[in-house]
Amino acid sequence: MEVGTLQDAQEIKNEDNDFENGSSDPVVYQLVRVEGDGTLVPPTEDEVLQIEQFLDEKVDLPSIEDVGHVEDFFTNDCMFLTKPDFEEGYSELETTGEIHTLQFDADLEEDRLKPLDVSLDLPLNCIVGHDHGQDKLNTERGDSNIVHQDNASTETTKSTVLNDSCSAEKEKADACSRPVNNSSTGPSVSGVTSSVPDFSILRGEVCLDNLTIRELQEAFRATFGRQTNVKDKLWLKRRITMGLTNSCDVQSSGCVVKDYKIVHDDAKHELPAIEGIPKVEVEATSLVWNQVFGPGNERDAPSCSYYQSEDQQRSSKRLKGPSAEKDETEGTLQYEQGTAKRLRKPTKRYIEQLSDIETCDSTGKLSSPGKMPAHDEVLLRQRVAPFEEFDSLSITYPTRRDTFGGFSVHVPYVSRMRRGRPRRNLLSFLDDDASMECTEVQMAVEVMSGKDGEQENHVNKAMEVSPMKNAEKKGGLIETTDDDEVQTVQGNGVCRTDAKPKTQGSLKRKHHRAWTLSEVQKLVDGVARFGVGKWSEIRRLSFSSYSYRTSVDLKDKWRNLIRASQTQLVLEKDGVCPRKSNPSIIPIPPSILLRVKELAELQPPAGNLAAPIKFPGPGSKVAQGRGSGFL
DNA sequence: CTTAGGG
DNA sequence: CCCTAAG
Repeated sequence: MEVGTLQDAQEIKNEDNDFENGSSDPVVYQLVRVEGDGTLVPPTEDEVLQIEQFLDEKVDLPSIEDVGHVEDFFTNDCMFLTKPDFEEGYSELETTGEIHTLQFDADLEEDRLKPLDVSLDLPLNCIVGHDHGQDKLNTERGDSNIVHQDNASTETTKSTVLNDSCSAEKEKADACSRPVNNSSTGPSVSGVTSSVPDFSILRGEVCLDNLTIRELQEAFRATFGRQTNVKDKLWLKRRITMGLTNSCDVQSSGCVVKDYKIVHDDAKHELPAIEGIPKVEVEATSLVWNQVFGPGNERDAPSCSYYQSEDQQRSSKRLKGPSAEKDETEGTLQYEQGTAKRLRKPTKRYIEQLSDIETCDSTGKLSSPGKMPAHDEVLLRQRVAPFEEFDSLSITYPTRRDTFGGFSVHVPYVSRMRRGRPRRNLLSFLDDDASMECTEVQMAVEVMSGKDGEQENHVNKAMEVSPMKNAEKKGGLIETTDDDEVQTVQGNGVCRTDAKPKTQGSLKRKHHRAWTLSEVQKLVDGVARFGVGKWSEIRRLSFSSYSYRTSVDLKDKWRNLIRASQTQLVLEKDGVCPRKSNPSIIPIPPSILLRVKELAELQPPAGNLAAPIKFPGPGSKVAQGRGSGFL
């Protein structure tokens, strides 16, 4: 081990460049422990040894070009690998390029030193961190791309475009305001970046630094849907970041240690092998660190985002820094997180994830379930506590080039989503996402309803219809009409209330509307007039006022009516009074059932059986002639 | 998009 | 109601 000096750092940097160029590249990093106050403390010998071991073990790991610098003010006792130049007294490990676990660029100095730039920091845990669904994926991809470019020696700025994906989120927007790197960039930048919206998020975190406590609290509220009295900026920033990145899990509940351990175990086994990408290594590294130093420090899923940011920076050429890990503040954060998670709206991620997944699937790329599981597991473990976060996890993986897909995690949600109304739903969700936050939920709901079109119709219809129904009811039948109408209204209200459920739910089912007697009557009349199977016509002509009844609904209802008529008839034959048996249930008047039966017999069969009908020529009218009496 | 049919 | 397959 060597102690890095600024000069060393320079050298290292050069080396890094070489590395990028493809030449050999030793990786140099320093191990540092970050104290709660953000100060860096030299690692103990033991720690160093452990790291060394780790490195040795990891020789086969894919090289990671840059790992974030470790600079987290946030972290409490975190060990980081930092560039040598950064600190004079820190021990630094030098590994051969093969290992490349971490590369650091001297350039980072500027960035790294800035505590504020959280985004820059690359948590060792990056892998875990992939919380952002598409964003993350994009980011990662973007990063990777960037990296490649960099390697190619292009320095195109990869500045971050905060705006792209971020627009939806405040934080993101905020992030935009603050450029991560001095040199590199402003918030918006190179075209390259544009392609990768995800970064913006990361940046956003950075931006958070500029926010006042109050603003941070507001952002927090927006992010988690609840208010916070916390005045700790760091905490707030962290939280918000987590919320945005979905990385929260990491912090989650108190048992960070466990998580870490678990995580790192998984990571070790699976991650490294899976991806050759730097990220993987990073994770591995992180894992190692965790093992060595203890879980407490690491935790972040968000790191991924950071990582990305780093990449960007790097790409911009400024960074190269070292990985940094962030720690979350301890208990409080964890505490909050738990809450945050709950509040957090899953939708975005889900959506993103879903979209990502779909993309992947379509691509056919992924699908390596075998691999996937591993990742997922890892993620899960890390995140452990908050299950709700799954999406984030899944997202992360799916996002990955390699096709990580966190199938296991995603699957459930995805399957659900998918099943329902694929595109529409997704879109709607997306919209929701855009809105973000609490409000988002409502928005989402509204959007959903709006999208459905039917729902809107329903509402309107309900309004319109209800009166009619009432009149009908008076007619004598007990119709659920009123109730239905009411339900409809309520349903809408409910939906809004439960943004999430609705959103998801909306996808699944449209509000259930019991068929009123009047509706049944109309249906029967329609069938009599237009014939069985002319559902679209019946719907148009007879159900113009019931927008919520689709042709399919009519068809289904007809089917049920037929069945009912048959059964009912049977029962009657038996001498059982249907009504008595099921008074509460629909009181379908026998008259109607009878009619249904007749129609059913006549029309449909007409075709089939029908030789009889055929003769008559006029099929529709024949109905009356049903008597043709095939029976 | 509309139908049919299975779930 | 939902979902999907067919035309």
